[in-house]
Amino acid sequence: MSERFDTLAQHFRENGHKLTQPRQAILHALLVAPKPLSPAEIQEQGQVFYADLGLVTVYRTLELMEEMGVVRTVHLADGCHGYALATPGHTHHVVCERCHAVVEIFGCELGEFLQSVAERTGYQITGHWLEIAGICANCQQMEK
Amino acid sequence: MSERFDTLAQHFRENGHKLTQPRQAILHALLVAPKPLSPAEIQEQGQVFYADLGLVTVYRTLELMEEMGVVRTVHLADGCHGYALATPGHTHHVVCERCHAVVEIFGCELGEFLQSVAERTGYQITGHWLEIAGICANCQQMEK
DNA sequence: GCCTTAACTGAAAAGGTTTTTCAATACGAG
DNA sequence: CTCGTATTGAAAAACCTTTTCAGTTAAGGC
Ligand SMILES: [Mn+2]
Ligand SMILES: [Mn+2]
Ligand SMILES: [Zn+2]
Ligand SMILES: [Zn+2]
Repeated sequence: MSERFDTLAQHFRENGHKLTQPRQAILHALLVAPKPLSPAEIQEQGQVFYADLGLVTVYRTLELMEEMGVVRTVHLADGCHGYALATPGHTHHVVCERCHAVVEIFGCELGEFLQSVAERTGYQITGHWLEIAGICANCQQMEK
Repeated sequence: MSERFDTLAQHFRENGHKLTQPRQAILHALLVAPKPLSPAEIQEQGQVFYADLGLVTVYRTLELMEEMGVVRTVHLADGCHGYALATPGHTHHVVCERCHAVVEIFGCELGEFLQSVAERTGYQITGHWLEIAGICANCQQMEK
């Protein structure tokens, strides 16, 4: 079990949740995933670790993880959402339009911009949500 | 008919699409909407102008309008998408967490940031998508 | 103004995704 | 180990979106 896994397990216990086999399978699936996964994909990958994993449990566990802040919703253009493990701190994603590879961007240079938005609109800004689309180096190669 | 409506009507004709009553109703609904509407809301509001407006037609018309670039998809946190008329140029939205009032932000100060993202990741950036959450002035009042 | 025809429509059905319900089960505290 | 409760998967319900299809409507040519 990776250190990362233990940290996540900790979160579950600290919040008074059981660390069941289905939940462990979901964690493992997310840990090895190279990109955000849809609930259906999480079930599929999770069944490698726990064969009977049900889709309903995936939804319920993601909801729980979202409450605990250990998973991040990535809003995909086609309406259904992918999920990736949250990394400490605030990050954004760049998603490849072709192969859906995802790179996480650490740090967020939006502070000043958001400040000016607050002034212009009178809104108290509570959060933001940026996703960047592009074409990854690999896919750029292939297009030639 | 507003000037804005005529411009939109123009778009339809220029792209070789008919300007039917259902489509006019959808345009009117979006024109008077104070916030992005879901397809179901567009149907509901549109029926004020054309009683038989079908939901399927709403979906089809939105797809058409997206192709023409006259409507903008607003990705709402709960998975289903709202639509607002596109204003010329690139804009972002600030959405009130309480009442869902929306303010459009003109101009985009992300250029430099995106440039650095391209350099750091090797991705060719093709688009981005920023949504800001906050609490509008009204709702800030009410909370006291 | 009519005709003609392809674009367009709504209803119904199909296809997906997400949520709710419920009886059975597994976790983990004691 | 025992027990009570949180959790589970299956099934059904509830949604949302797309496809199919037969009938209708808009728009251009007369
Ligand atoms: Mn979305
Ligand atoms: Mn921008
Ligand atoms: Zn790629
Ligand atoms: Zn508000």
